[in-house]
Amino acid sequence: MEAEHHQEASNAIGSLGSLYVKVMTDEQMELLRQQISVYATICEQLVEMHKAVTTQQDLAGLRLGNLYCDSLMACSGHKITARQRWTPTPLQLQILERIFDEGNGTPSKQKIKEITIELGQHGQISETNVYNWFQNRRARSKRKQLAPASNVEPEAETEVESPREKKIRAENVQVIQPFENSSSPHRIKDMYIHSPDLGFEQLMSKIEVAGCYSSYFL
Amino acid sequence: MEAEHHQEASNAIGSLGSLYVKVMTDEQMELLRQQISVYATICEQLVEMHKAVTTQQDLAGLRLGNLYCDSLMACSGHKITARQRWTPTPLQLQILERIFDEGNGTPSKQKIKEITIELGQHGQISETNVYNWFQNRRARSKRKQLAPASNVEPEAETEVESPREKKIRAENVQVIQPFENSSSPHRIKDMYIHSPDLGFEQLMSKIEVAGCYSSYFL
DNA sequence: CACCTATGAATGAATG
DNA sequence: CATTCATTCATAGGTG
Repeated sequence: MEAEHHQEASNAIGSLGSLYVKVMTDEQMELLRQQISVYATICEQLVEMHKAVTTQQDLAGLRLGNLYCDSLMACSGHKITARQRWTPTPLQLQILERIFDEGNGTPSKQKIKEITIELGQHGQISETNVYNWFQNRRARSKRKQLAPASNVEPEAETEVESPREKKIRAENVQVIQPFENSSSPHRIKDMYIHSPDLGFEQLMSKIEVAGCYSSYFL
Repeated sequence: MEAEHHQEASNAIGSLGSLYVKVMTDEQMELLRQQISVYATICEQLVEMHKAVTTQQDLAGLRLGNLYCDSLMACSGHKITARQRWTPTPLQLQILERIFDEGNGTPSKQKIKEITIELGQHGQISETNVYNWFQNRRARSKRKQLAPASNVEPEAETEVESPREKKIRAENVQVIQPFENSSSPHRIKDMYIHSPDLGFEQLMSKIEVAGCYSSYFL
């Protein structure tokens, strides 16, 4: 049980430089691509359906997790307050990410205000939140290049060392996938926009198909 | 029946060789795996939520919650993909502890780099790992001092640095934790029980993440 | 297997 | 901006 380590791979890949590589055939790659695409579409549509269904029956404020503290929370007896610190809703996050991707820099004071107002449509938020978010976002996206694994594995690994002991991190991915203006999330949107009214049953069947494919990878 | 990990895929390099292959780093591979898994899970849950919403209107949350897990999860057979996280080897841990005790309360960037290189001799590690370790180490070592509130321990012994002695009283934890149950394989089930809408938000955030990653492949 | 704890990692906010 | 803190999430591993 030994693993083939290809040292020269680091040069080929460049600064990313991982010594371990996985190999996929075009076939597998295509399959993957299909599957992800299917899932992405399904998820988006399901979300829309869910929204549509829930919107008609619930009142705006209910969405906040205030209701859940009824049974389970009551007995334990700690505070009912939600979170102390702000947490962006998915929708807010999406908008923020978009702005960040195109914004190219630190949003001005005025920008912040606008953004805050816009995001206010989707949940409680303050300018400080937005400000902090951009601060952190920028700082952390910058720290991505700092960890190109030092896989100079010596033969010292005598035990049943398995290469799976790897770190995976979003920052690393961003290196290979600098989604700037080009690889925007618009693709996904477009996808489900183009297929307007899929029946629920159709979605279900697609899920089955997708699940079938994915079983290989899971 | 065991979940097949593809950790040995690197072996394939030798045999498949250099014909036409797609090369992925472990990070990419793992990311992919995660993403697919996320989508799969999201889809299932969304479907269930949809069903619940369209079917219910009668506080059947609890009942449904249990039902989902039993049927769907068991049926599909895949779990939320585990993210593989770095685990320090005993040797690394020993070194880290030593450095920590040495009083270098400030593991500056440069230090981190050095430490990482040193630890790299004993196993896979990245600067981020080291960084996180010190962050956590410091934070929890501090919290430990504040924790013994309910602990009427007469033996005013010097605080122990032993990594096996890091127990925190359940009472204290309760105070800190708002409503979240600690993590467990039943996370999904609990989510439903607590609040379907909360679950929805979490799903949304996951979708956003997944979608973001997948944009590269679509 | 179910449950729990220790701990790696993510992130909003604070500080310099 | 760069760093650090505080809190929370999520998982590996241990135990009954």
